[in-house]
Amino acid sequence: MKFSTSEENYIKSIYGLQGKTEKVNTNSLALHMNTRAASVTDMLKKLKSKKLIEYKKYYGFRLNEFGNREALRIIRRHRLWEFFLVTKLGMNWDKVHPIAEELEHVSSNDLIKKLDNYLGQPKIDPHGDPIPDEKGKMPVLKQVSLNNLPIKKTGIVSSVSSQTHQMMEMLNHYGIGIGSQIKVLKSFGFDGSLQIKISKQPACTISGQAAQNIFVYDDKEK
Amino acid sequence: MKFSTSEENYIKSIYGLQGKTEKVNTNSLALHMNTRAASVTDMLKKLKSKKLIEYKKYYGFRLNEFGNREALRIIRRHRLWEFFLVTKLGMNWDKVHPIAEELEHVSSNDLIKKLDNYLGQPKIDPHGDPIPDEKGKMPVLKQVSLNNLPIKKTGIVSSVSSQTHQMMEMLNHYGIGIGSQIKVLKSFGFDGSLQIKISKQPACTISGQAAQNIFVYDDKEK
DNA sequence: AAAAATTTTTAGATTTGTCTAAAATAATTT
DNA sequence: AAATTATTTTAGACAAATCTAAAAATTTTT
Repeated sequence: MKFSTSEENYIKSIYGLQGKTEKVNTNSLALHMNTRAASVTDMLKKLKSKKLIEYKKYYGFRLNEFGNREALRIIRRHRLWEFFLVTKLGMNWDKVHPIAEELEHVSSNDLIKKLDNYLGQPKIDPHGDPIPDEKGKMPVLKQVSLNNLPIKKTGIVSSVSSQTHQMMEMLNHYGIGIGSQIKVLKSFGFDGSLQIKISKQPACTISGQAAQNIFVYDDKEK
Repeated sequence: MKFSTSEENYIKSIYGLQGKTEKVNTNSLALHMNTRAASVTDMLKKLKSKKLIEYKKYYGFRLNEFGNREALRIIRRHRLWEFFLVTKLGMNWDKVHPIAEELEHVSSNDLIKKLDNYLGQPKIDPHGDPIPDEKGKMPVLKQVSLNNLPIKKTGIVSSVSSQTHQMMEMLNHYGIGIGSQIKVLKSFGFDGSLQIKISKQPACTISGQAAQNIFVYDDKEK
């Protein structure tokens, strides 16, 4: 079954908002999608008629099995394209999102399969988010950039998105490498800089920009 | 300036239909785009208001300077994506057209510039058509359709004008692809059909209609 | 140069996705 | 539990892109 760009965007957003069992409500989706509640209601009717969601008037909604599967297909496309843009075209990881938003709606299964192969079946996108596989399975392991790691929670450095000489120089200076245990002691809202602690090293401070480029596994998650 | 997918498709089709100086007419564009004359007229008004075409009611239309530039940008995107799909993803050259039709509307200049670099600034797409450069310049190639190739002179298949499924099926059957060495052994005046020889293949006969749609480089030319 | 045929445009309808304003329903406060 | 507030839905409108049927303009034929 094929869906319009607009339908796909709704599916994706509902997926993003719905937790494990909770219902999503109209206003929060409208807010998230930068549209009006009335427009959301209109689309919900449509998604319901296409059997993608469970929806009871005034009582919220959520994707059903079929809807979830569709959402994962869209997310897969989005993240594969992001991976392509960063690793093959050399785009900056913080610039690729809006372009992937467009590319994700190109809906040839064969294209995505071949793209996936070409990229070496990556498991994690440049923002550290897992890429669902062909069957919609998504690795539970969740990477977050260091500035998204909750304060005082230990993570394991898993990747860095920028591999410039300057970046490497700085990482070496602080003794940060793949596999390092790392913890955020304090976050300065003013400029996004972080005070961090790496095991067996003294505490130090890094910029928000640096933190954005360092990814860690949130290790208590599973 | 940004254009809708639909506008871009019209621009592209007008470009394809207009010769050096001729005007395009409503019905032929409708036919080419598989739509109705009334729809074409509606869009012409819009393209005129956006200053892309010269258009006098009942007397035909054509792209102006600005419209041509836009058309070449779209064609450039299309052909770069085709090149990518074939050379990087390993897709069959006769399958890539519909996918490139979607990808060509993703409109980030930076994306196209980086894609072009990544591909090594190719000059010719997998169907043998030239790829306009960033400034809209397109190499002029001396192509002749197969029925204009002198008897017994070897040519190199450079492009096919019809990219329908049926056409592709036939080309595959005869083992004709872009880059194939080809020679006309005999021409039958009665129906325009040709007996041809492709290197490493037995001689065979194709219709005049097919020959008209196959273009070759006249290889003594360069 | 009329009549006939063809081509193009207009008029009005339809679909998709959106919106505002008002009405209906649910949740919260008093 | 009544009143107030917040949320959600409906009603009706609009823009983009398309369509059919009819009218208008042009071209061809006689």
